[in-house]
Amino acid sequence: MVRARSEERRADILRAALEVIAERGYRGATLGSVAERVGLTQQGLLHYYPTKEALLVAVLEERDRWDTSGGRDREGWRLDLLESLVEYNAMRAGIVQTFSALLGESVTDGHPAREFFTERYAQVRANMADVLRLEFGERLPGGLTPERAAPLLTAVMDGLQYQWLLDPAAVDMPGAFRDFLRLLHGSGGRG
Amino acid sequence: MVRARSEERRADILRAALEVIAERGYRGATLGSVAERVGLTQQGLLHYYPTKEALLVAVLEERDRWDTSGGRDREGWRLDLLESLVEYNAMRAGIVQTFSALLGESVTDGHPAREFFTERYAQVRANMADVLRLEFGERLPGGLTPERAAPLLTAVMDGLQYQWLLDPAAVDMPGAFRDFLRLLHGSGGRG
DNA sequence: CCTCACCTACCTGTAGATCGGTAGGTGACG
DNA sequence: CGTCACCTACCGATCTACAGGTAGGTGAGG
Repeated sequence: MVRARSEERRADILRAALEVIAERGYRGATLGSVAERVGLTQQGLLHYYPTKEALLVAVLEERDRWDTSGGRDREGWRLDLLESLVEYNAMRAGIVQTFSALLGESVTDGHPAREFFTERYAQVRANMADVLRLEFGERLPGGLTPERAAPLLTAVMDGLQYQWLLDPAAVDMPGAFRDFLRLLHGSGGRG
Repeated sequence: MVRARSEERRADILRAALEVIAERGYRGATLGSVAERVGLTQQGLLHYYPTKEALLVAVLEERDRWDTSGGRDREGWRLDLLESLVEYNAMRAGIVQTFSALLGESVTDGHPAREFFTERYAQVRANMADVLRLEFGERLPGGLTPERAAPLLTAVMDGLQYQWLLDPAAVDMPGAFRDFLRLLHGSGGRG
C-alpha cells in the first residue's frame, strides 16, 4: 500500500503546516520548518507539494473540507450549533490561530489566500443569514433583516477570536458570543 | 532648520512604512521598499530607525498618539463619535489595512507587535465599556453590562473591517456598524 | 571643522527552488 | 523466474534572490 503511505505523509505534512503557520503565519513559515516536523528535508517536502503556495492551497482546501463536512453548507447550522462551534474553538487555539493569522495576512496585496477568504466570507455570510432566518424569520431586533445581521454575526465571531488569542484570560470567548446571541434575541429589553 | 528637516523625514518614513505594511504586512515588508518610497537607500533609512523593529515600534507609537489625540482616552468617545470613526475608516482603507494586517500577524508567536495589541485591546475594551455606560447606564438589552458588551462592540468593529477589506463592495461597513448600534439600543424589539 | 545626513561596499544568513542522484519497489515479458 | 524498464520517495549540493545589518566613507551647512 504505497498509495496509503503517501496519503498519510500528506496528511502529516498538512498538520505540520497548520502548526507552523499558526506560529509564524504563512509568510513567516518556512518549508524547512514544516519538513523538519514531519521528519523530512525541505526537498522531500517539495516532492509532495511542489511549491510553498501549493502547500498553502492544500491547507485551505482541507479547511474547506472540514467546514463543509461539519455540515456547514449542506443543510446549514443552527444558532445553538454555532455556539458549540465557538466553544469548540475555544479549546483549539492552534487552529483558530492558524486561520486568524491567515485572515490577517490575506488582506495584504496579492496574498495567495485572499481570493479564498473573499469567497469564503461571502459564503459564510449567506450561511449566517440562513441560520438567522431559521431562528428569527424575517425580522430581528432593531429592525434588522437576516441579511443585515449576518455580517455582524460573522464579525463578532472573528473579532472575538483575535481578542481571545491576544489575551485568553481577559476574554471569555464563548460567554461573549452567548451575550451577542442574547442581544439578537432582544431578551430583557432595556434597563 | 536641520532638526525640522529630520523630523519631516521621519514622518515621511513612517507614512511610507504604513503603506508598505498595508501592502505586505510587517514580515513581508522590507526596509528597502520603505526606503525607496521616501527616496532613500535602505541604509539611509537605517540612519533614522536603526532596526526594522524600531521602525515598527515607531509606527505603533504613532498610532497610539493618533488615537489618543483624537480624544480616545482623554475624556472618552461617545457612541456617535464611534460611528463617525467607522465612517472615517471606510474612507481610509490604507490605514485600516495596515492595522488589520498587523493585528493578524500579532497573534503569531513572538511577534513584536503582540504586546502592543494585547495591551491596546485591554484599554480599548475598558474605553468601550465607558462609552457604553455613558450611553446606557448599567443595563443594556439582553441583560448585558457595559463590561460584557464592550468586547462585542470591539469585535464587531474589527470583524467588519476584515470583511470590508476583503470585499468592499459586499459589505457596507458603516451601515453594518449602525445596525449593531441599533441592536444595542434594542429599538424595535421583535417581530 | 565638525557633525548630521546620507551613500557605497560589503557581509551573513536564509528562503524557495532546481538538479541530479539513489534506494527500494512494481510490473511486463521472455 | 529473472531481468529490464520504470516509478515512487526521498536526499545532498547548489543556485538565485534578497533581507537585515555593519563599516567606513563623503559632502554640505552651520
